[in-house]
Amino acid sequence: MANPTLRDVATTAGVHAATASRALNPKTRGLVNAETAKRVIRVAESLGYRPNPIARSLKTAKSATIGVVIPDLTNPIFPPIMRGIEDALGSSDYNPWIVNTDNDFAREEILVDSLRNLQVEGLIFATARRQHPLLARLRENDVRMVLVNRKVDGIGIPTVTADDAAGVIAVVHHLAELGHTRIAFLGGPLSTSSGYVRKVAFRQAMSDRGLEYDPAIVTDCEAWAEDAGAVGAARLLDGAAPFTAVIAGNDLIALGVYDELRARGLRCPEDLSIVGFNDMPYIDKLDPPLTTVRVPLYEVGTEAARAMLELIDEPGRPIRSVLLPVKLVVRGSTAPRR
Amino acid sequence: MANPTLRDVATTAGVHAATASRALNPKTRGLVNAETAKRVIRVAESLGYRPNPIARSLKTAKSATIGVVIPDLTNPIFPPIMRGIEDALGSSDYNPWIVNTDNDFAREEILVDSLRNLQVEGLIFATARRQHPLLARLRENDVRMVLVNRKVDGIGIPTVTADDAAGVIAVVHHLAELGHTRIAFLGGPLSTSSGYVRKVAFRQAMSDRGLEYDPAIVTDCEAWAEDAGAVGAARLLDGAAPFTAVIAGNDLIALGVYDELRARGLRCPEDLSIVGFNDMPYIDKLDPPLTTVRVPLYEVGTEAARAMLELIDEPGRPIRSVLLPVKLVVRGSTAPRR
DNA sequence: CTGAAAGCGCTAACAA
DNA sequence: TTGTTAGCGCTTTCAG
Repeated sequence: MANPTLRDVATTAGVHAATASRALNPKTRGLVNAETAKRVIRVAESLGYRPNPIARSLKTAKSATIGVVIPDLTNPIFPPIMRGIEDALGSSDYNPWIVNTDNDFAREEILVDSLRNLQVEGLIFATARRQHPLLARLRENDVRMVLVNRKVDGIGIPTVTADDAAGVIAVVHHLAELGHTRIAFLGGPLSTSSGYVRKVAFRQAMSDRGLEYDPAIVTDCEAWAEDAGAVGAARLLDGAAPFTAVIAGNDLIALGVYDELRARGLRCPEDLSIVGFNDMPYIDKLDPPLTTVRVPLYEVGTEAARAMLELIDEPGRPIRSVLLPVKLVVRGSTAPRR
Repeated sequence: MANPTLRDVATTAGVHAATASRALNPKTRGLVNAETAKRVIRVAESLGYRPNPIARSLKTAKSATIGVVIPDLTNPIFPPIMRGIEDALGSSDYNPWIVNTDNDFAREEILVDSLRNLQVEGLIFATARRQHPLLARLRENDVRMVLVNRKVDGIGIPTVTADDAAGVIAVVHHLAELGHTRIAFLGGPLSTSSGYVRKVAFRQAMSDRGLEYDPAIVTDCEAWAEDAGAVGAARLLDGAAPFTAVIAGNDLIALGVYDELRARGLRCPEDLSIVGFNDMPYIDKLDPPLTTVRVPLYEVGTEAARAMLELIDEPGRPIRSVLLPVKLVVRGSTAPRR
């Protein structure tokens, strides 16, 4: 038989389709005579029966899938996060469903729509902005959501983030210990909470250390990307204000700083110390290896998936967010001030 | 209305559900009075109607999705390929559906099964091995497939690959020009066609250049991965046979060679020239920047998607495979023999 | 414990 | 050009 249906199983087992359905579903198997159930299961196996999830979804309005919305899969931080999500979901009945928005809001709306049409049980977003009408709307419609890396302002959505502030504080401390006092900050977009939080933490950390926060050497990038980082670095270097170290909003931005530095014939760390954020894959192999803040990316994924499963299993539980610890990883891109 | 159905649209537009269906589907709209069609469409919009793809799939046994089976998303070559697939599919009605096998055959079977249950219209595989029972079986069942990067022996499946042999020949030429004669080869798994083809090409290229092919400095890695590369490099370096350059099966393996070299206090390119394959993202930022063969990864993706669309649109067309050109990119990891 | 019957939302014959 | 009817494969009342 090409593709045996439940009906096929039922008839060859000599029972009604409904009984076969009950026998095959572990949750309803108790309603069925143990012998019959065993027989049905055996028949199903011998026929190579595979339940049609589409028919099931149509009936139950569920899908056993979790949508994962990612801004850009080519950003190396996402594969480890995805891996974490997959692994944590592995033991459950759910499968992740990845979509790529390309940082395009319209595309995000379309993709989320189609995901919802496919009856996903929940959505994990890595695309959150501090103001995010789509997420606000979904929240109102009681769509199950978990955010990773970034929060939305003023809406209670469970979020898994790294301790951005602690990371920045550790970085400032490290640079200060090396004797740097003129520390530039080249942050990510302030439209994202991680960009915002890291910048606020920077200012606070500087003042806590008794270092001057000079707005002339603090700027933001348009995007969490290498080219945006290079543009920002150029702006900083073209300015009149001197600095001996720069904290980049993330590793990709730091990469852009490397590029710009090289283009100008400057050297890191001799001319400028550089620090990144995330410790993305292979960033330790750079020339020079990048000093950065390690974010437990895989764990961000596992925690997000776990939070989603909790949301599904225990709807009543209050909304909680998880904050994961980070760790400064000192490598070759930072050196004592000369 | 929470989630209006086709029936809702039909009744408020004063027509039968079937008519509404015809009016809403561009392919059948011609069968409907232009005025009625317009009215139905307007009603659908005002109600915020979104067709339920699950119901549609159940009826049509189609899904408007293409499955993409990837061995390991954390390998940086796949995101660009995915991006290519997405972009090329973008203009069509199809959406890609990514799954990660983790290089696990059992997992691959399960995932492919579920993809097929979801009525995907075709499958793009990046996981092919030269002997691949699953793919052979799918081929027999006339499942639409396109392979990327790797072929299966003896089965006619459309495949998009880079010109592996040409790449290896260019590398050997480059190293020979630099004066290297003792060239080691640290290939990928021979169970994959790319591993096999690159190795065969190496042997041929060496003899074509009049260089000695010494099996003592030719070995294979267990996997296309950094740690496997380090293990292989150790094997080579522990051997008695001398060599001044090594060709790695891909960039990840080359990364492993870097690691092992560093662990032994050796330097690249002073002590050993290293060449990779693929030109994966950020590999140009290494210390030293890796000389490698650029594979047009994005184009691999677009071509694969295009091939899939052709398979769907023109079932009669003979099976064709596409071979994409590669280009040697010389960077700092190769130097004249000293 | 099991069967009958209905229906999830949509599309495709077939009829009118 | 439109409506009627049936059914994709499954689950879930409701009877029995």
